[in-house]
Amino acid sequence: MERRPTIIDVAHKAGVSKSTVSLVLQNSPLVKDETRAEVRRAMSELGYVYNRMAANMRSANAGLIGLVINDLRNPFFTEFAISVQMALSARGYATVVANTDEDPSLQAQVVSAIIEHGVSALIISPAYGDEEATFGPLARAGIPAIQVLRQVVADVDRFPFAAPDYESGSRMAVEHLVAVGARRIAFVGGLEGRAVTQKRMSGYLEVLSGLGQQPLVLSGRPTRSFGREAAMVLQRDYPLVDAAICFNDLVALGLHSGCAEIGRAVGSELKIVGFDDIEDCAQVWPGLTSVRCDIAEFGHRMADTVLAWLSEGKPPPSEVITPVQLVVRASTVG
Amino acid sequence: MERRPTIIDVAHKAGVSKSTVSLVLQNSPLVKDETRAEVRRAMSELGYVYNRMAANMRSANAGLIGLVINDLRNPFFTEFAISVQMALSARGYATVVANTDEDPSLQAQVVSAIIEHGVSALIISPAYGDEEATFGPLARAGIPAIQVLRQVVADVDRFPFAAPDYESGSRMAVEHLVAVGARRIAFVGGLEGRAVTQKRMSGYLEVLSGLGQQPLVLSGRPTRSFGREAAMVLQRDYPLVDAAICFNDLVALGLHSGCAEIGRAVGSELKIVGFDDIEDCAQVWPGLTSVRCDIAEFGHRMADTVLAWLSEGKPPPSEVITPVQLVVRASTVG
DNA sequence: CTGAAAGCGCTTACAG
DNA sequence: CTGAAAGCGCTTACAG
Repeated sequence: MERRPTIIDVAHKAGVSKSTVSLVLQNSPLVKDETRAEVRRAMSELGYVYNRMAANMRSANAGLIGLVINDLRNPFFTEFAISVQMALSARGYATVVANTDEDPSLQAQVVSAIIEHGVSALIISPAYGDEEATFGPLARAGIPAIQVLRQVVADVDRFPFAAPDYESGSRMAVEHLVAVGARRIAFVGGLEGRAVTQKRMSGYLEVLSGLGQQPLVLSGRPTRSFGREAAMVLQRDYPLVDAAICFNDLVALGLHSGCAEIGRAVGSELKIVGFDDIEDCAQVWPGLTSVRCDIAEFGHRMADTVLAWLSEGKPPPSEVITPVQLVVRASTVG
Repeated sequence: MERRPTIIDVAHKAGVSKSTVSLVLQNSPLVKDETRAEVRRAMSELGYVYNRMAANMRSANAGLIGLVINDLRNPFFTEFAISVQMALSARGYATVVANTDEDPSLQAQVVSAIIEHGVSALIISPAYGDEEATFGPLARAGIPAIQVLRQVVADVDRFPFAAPDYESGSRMAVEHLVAVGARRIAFVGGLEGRAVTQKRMSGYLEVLSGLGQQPLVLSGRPTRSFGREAAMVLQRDYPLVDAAICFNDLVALGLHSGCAEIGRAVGSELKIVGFDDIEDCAQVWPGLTSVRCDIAEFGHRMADTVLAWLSEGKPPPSEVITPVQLVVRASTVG
């Protein structure tokens, strides 16, 4: 592990000045082809590796983007993070990621650390709580940042917001359940009071009020185990409920398992629709109807958005809502 | 977005030299408490943020670790990556991650990019193929790197290897199946010829040969959909098979769904054991018996290992194999 | 306990 | 088309 060669070493070896080497590095057209070839040869002979951090000290762009996610274990967020990372990578950017586990103070801490590392921009799917501790430092550091999937700060001019159209998804799902003959529909999962929960529930409340029905909401954590418990609760306490729209696919898959456990037929006895359309929806049996957010596409789009902000120097639209669609499977038409 | 304040600005404001500010930044005991307080006050008034890249140019440690994963969508690897990232974060390190999607050329590309960003070390769960393109540059750049979960290069002194004890896991799983009365056991999933597949199959082959039985191997991709198809294949072509050990949990969960689909009772008609013990195993019904690798703990350990390498300057043991245990659920005793 | 100076590996005007 | 010089924001001996 010796000292890594620098452009000076390359310059010596190639018999040029370090400025010339630098120009070659940047593919400047100013350099004669012959010289360029000479320099490149010297680089590969020395095993030269470019030092971006040094370069970054003079110019602006570090080529590093921060990605902070509230719950990376949830496949929906995992897929989002991967699609962002891979899109950034394809455009020559590296990604610093951090999972915050829905903990605002951990989030504040990792965001500061990421700022110190000199990221050019940040994409954050934020935790709820103590927004100032996270967004204050970002604002002071002047780092372009977009909040995705959840809006936690109001100033969308400074921190633009983007998410799939949860409201429409919710409405489509419930209308579908009504259309396939559901008489009594419950909403299962989602923590009370959160903006996401309200959006994903909005279509449900709207359609039910149009029908003159009372809503039935079983609030709870967005997890498989909550969904599984909900299967028991529904059967025991609300036997008339014949359909459920779930806060997300994890809850729906849990409900699906729970039904298997108590021997209730998914599709005929209980219709289930999930939200997000993660990969498992197509793999379980019966297949799970779900609201597809096309999160991979959404991730690519966010990567492009943030890079455009960087290159154009002006923020993207302060709010972007992307379309969703309902994917119907056996869990609602079985 | 103005220029960010530097230590010089802080020094002026606090009426000291920039060296003193630097010492405060490093919590040097050389600075008088009074001065330190003055400097800190100036920093917070100016909204100073530490620039690690600049610091890194002089000293060594960038506080950045690279994490490169062959398949981040697989929950087993997701959990590994998250646990590494969070452990590093707790120790003040940021993580740059990249998913390679099992593509060796993409892997070579992201590894070069990550090297350029000046990471202090790298943890890689590598793709198979063209190892030189990835490990050559790492070796030349002199970056400490460990290969985890899969060994693809032979030189474990330069690139230490660590993984859970797949062989024991495999043996325990098969012995368990025999103990609960399985008569004819298949091995399902896993791509032929790969070292991981061989290890995860080794116990199976060993135990079966002890019993004087012929092995039955259904090779295939480590996915839910392959497992699901395997359910049909087993019923149609190998009706005597009454138990299966799967390459990983995804295959096992697919097989589990497939059994639901064709109406074959998991546990009584077909016993299934998975590998990895991802979260879903406990959530499906019937619950899935699996070989627990405790990947979260493994991830923490790898984070510590790489940081120890950095601080001690010498590589960890060239091979570390961590213990696994069998978690028995209804899919084998139902 | 604090300050002045050199240097980390690059890029960027500015000359030539 | 190429070179000499300054500077990015820090740290690190070295004086004092």
